[in-house]
Amino acid sequence: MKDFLSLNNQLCFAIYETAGEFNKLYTSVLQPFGLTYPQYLVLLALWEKDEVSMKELGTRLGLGTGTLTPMISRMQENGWVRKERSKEDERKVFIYLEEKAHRDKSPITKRIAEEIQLCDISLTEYDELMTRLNELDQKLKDRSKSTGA
Amino acid sequence: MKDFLSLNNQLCFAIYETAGEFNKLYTSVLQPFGLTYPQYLVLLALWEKDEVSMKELGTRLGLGTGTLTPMISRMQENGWVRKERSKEDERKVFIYLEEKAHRDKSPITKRIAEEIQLCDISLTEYDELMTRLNELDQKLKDRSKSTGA
DNA sequence: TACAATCAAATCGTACACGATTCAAATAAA
DNA sequence: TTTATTTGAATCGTGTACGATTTGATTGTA
Repeated sequence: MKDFLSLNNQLCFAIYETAGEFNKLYTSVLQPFGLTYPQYLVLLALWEKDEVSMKELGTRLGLGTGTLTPMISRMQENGWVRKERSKEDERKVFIYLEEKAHRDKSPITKRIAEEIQLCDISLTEYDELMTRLNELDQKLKDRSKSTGA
Repeated sequence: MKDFLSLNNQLCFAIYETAGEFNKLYTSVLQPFGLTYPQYLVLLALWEKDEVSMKELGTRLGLGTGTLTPMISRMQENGWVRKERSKEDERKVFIYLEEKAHRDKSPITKRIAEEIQLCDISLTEYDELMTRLNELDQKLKDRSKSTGA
């Protein structure tokens, strides 16, 4: 039990730090494009699937309305996306990618790919890490479901 | 190259999400104690080694003065720590744990341990994840050193 | 139809997190 | 010594991030 606790302290710290480093790496690449890291994650989601509601976007990113609303507004001001209220259900607001987002996709991803290659991460490392992280993420979410409900 | 990019997108997203889930789990436990997750990480660092300067604390947590100064001030207002300017070098400010931080250490860690056990994480999982995360963290840091310098 | 419950966004208040700037103290150089 | 540089904190502005509350639209039910 004591071992688990101290392991966990190390783990939560390692995740905290690595997330921070990732943030810094992406920030340095994205800054020239006038994008922040979380904003890039939004584009990533929208490049996968365009025309989604705030609700769906929030679910996919694990973000609430308090975070997303002002962030999307900023992205709209900067010409990345467009907000439009649904005609069928006026409660819903859909997000659409703007030209700029399509145009800049290639140069942005190219710059990121360049930067990532400097880190010299192997395919096995990616695989291993993602599998483990997703496992952990799932367990954390299961727990909150069982205790929170 | 294309594979690496899409793998990396998945990875940065997985870390982003898992970090968020960890944050939520700890927040739910720490809230009753009047602590935030980053504040707990500060206590964790100080329980390891007390009487450190802002500078050293920032280095250990990977946080800058712009984050740390207001955070420590809040923790001082709430009675967790005390700030004191060094006599030898008046530029330095040392942080000291207060009684409350010592007193609450045991109940806090106990509650966290309880919550973690619900997630059912194995020793191998901890080990594997931490090793991989630290490897990655190191590579990210090496890169920023070589490009930034 | 009418009214309650529900749902989607927006808003508000608090707390990180970072880069850039400022300021005082300490150290190095002239 | 006097000046120049460096160093450690604090401050400022911008941008997440979250829970709680509010507002307006929709749906369910009497």
